[in-house]
Amino acid sequence: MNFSKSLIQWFLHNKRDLPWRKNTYPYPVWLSEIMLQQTRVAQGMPYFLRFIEAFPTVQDLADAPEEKVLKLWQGLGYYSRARNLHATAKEIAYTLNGNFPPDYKGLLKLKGVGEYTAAAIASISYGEAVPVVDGNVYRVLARIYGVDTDIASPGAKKQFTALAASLLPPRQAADFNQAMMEFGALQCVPKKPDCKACIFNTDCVAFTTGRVQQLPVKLKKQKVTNRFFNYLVVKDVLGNTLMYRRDGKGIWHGLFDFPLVETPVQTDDAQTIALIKSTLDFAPQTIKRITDEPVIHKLSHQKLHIHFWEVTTGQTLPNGIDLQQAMLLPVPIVLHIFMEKHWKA
DNA sequence: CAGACGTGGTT
DNA sequence: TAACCAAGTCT
Repeated sequence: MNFSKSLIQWFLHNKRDLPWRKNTYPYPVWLSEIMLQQTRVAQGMPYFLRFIEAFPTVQDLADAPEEKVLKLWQGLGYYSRARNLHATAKEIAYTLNGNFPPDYKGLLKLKGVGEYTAAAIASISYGEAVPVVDGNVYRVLARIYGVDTDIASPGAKKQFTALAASLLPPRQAADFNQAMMEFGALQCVPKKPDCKACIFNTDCVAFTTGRVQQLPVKLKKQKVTNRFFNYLVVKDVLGNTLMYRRDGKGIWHGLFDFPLVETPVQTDDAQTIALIKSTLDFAPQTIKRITDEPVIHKLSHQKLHIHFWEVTTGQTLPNGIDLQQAMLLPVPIVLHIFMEKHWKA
């Protein structure tokens, strides 16, 4: 069978009409590829449209304050993508004279651009013959060629990249790469693919040997740690509240949140209140738990048990900010939901 | 290099 | 419903 030829033919008949496919300029391609990392098309699409509208060119993105970029990114997750996106826009606008690096090797040097994204931009925008290897490619190749290498193992990427490279028609890199991903997204889906309707079902090793559900092999299981958060929703005499920018290495770097009291285990109200009091650098008037049950917020690797506490004070807090002002800050989605529910007039 | 890093949809 | 997973990258 001529896998590549059939695949590209399938793609040309089945490709979706997506907003980042209107042209092949590096800017929209790069933007969409960053947004779609570990993210579904349906989830990323509205963000792409808003970004293109707010920042029609790399220059516009470079000139924006980081806070505005993060605010527009709010809710999409993996916020380092947004920070790296902004840093790279500046790099391109101010150091590279507004031009993206002209090849895979150069693109790979950009912040937030790894092997996958560099190959995607290089092939789609420049026609460079470099294979993309993403979750779709692992799945499609593992099934059709019956590759049972654990895709989470160290050597898997190299092996699948080599296989993809051997299949890639040098002059049709853009179509081939997008075809692999589109085929994985639409036909060769993770759960219960409709193999009866698949053009490769007579050749697919997984299908012909009854191993579609077993491939690709992924052994590593992700462990989730529980954390117990108490967010202090402060209200001073002016009705102002307190919010701080998170930095360091942990979750939500660059976003803002309320003063946080974290405990290593679940604590009762008396304990928690005592702890809250000891952390405050102002005199509280009242401390009241707002949430009856903890809000459960699940991240890919953490399960957050969050209580919100209203803390009032008779003082005027020097760094207090207006609630409407606070709502303009980029925040984790769980805080956004809280503010929408409790602060919306 | 194994683990950290979000959110939402699906099973 | 807990687990999986979705166009990965960084450290």
